[in-house]
Amino acid sequence: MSIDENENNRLRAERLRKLKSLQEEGVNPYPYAFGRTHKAEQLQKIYEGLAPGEETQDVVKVCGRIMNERNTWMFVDLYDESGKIQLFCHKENLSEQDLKRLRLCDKGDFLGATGTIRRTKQGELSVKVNSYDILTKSLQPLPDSWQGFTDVEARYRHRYVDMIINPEVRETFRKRSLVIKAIRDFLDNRGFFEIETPVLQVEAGGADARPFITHHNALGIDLYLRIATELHLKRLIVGGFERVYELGRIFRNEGISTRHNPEFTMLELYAAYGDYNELMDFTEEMLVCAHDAICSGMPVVFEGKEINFARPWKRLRMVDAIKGVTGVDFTNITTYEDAKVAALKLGVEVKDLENRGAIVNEVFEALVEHTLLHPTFIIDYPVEVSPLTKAHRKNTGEVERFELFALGRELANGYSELNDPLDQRKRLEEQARKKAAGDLEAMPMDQDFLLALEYGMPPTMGLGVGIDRLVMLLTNSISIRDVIAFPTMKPLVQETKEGRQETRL
RNA sequence: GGGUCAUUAGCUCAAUGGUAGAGCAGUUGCCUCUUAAGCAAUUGGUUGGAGGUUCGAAUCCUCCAUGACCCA
Repeated sequence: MSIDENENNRLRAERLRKLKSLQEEGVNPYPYAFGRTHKAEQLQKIYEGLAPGEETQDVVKVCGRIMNERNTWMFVDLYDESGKIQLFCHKENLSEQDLKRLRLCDKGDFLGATGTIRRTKQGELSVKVNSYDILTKSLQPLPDSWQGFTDVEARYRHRYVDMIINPEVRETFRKRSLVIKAIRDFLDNRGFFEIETPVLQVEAGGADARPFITHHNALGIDLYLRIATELHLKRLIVGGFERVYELGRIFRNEGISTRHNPEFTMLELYAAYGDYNELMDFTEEMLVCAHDAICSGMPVVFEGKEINFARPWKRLRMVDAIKGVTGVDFTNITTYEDAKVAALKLGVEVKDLENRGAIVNEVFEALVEHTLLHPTFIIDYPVEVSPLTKAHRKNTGEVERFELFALGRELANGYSELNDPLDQRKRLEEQARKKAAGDLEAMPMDQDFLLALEYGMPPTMGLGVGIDRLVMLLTNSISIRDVIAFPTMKPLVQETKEGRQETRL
């Protein structure tokens, strides 16, 4: 609907009529401020012991959004961020003009009220209103609060309405904020510095993913939005920082699903002088801390399934995890051809995979990943799928890498970082070869990163955590869109007579 | 990319080829210590868009748009 069409909307027209009436009476429907004395929740707490029918002479000022009205505006449910407080508007305390003017309000308007505290006979704590101010006139009708607002598309497109009507939505984003704060506090308390690295990059490296491309006019060059922060955070370790992290937005030009949004939030941290064994302990501690921030002492229950967060978490070699589920032991399958045969026998498609390690990884993803309900570290990945990870100290063909799974989903990815500059160069050359051969997700050569490694990066452990997926797990959210306030949506377009496309709401 | 389903009033939903409806919201009035307040009356629609079949289409067909779920 465009604004013009909306002029004809009768519900909006009704509100515009009321707005005009208020203005004609000299009332400013959009004043500048209101001096509140208490939030709703505070009052509920302070007057918890007040018996039904009792009242006090305590004068308070409250404000919030009108969500319901009963008995021709005698009772008004006012909601602020903390909760609900009822207003009691009786003719004993308000002039006839004030009572009449109150009827120019609508559900959705913001109101400030001054009055005394009384608990009604029915037991509802109320502010007995002596005077009120209209703080904002709302022109749009709210969805029915009893039937709810359930249209998924409309909820995402107009998230603010979703938040007004569905309180649990606001609660999810409050929890998200607390999780992120807990993680930052955890890291800050352990000597980490958060350093911001470039979003716009000449080469998008550090992960296997297709980047977004954009253009810098003054330089006349294309730039990519980052798909990871890894290569720059490692440069900081080279530069002398020993503990760094960045918790920020990552962009990947891939499909949209219940688990993928083109922009999402990732934590990456790097700490010098540690390896992946130490990093697993660290990861457990940090995520338990994040969990405690919003559901301390409570088990995580996701769709009826209880997730056991108790430490220590299971650590399982990838080949052993595959053996456990399928009975096939890939330690004895050393050639590409044999691996291909074994995978096909298990019903796993391998047609685009060009080496043994990629096949092992594919078998794991296809058959094992979804079975990992409780937090589990899968360790010791094939070298071919881990171009930035240090070779395993004992096992040939493997690297010192883990991924953390819970509820069948990848939550985190960590490793002993590859700091041998010559080995790293070889690995990136292999990636460049794949890219040249048409693999859109292969990493580009980042010569400056290789140069940095040649100056020397100390032994380092590094971790990436998908914050959105973590919040999904901790808030029992089925879709990533439920934990991203404004998820990416296809714009609605409308063909016009001229063949032009026009955005509508 | 493929499959299945969906899109009707501000919201939640009916109407299976034969006059587009209900509840809530809105408006008007009554009532005045209510909790989804109640009672009465009443307004509100290009049935997502474009074509087609038919005497007749929300309904059947084709295409398009958007979304949800499943699959890759």
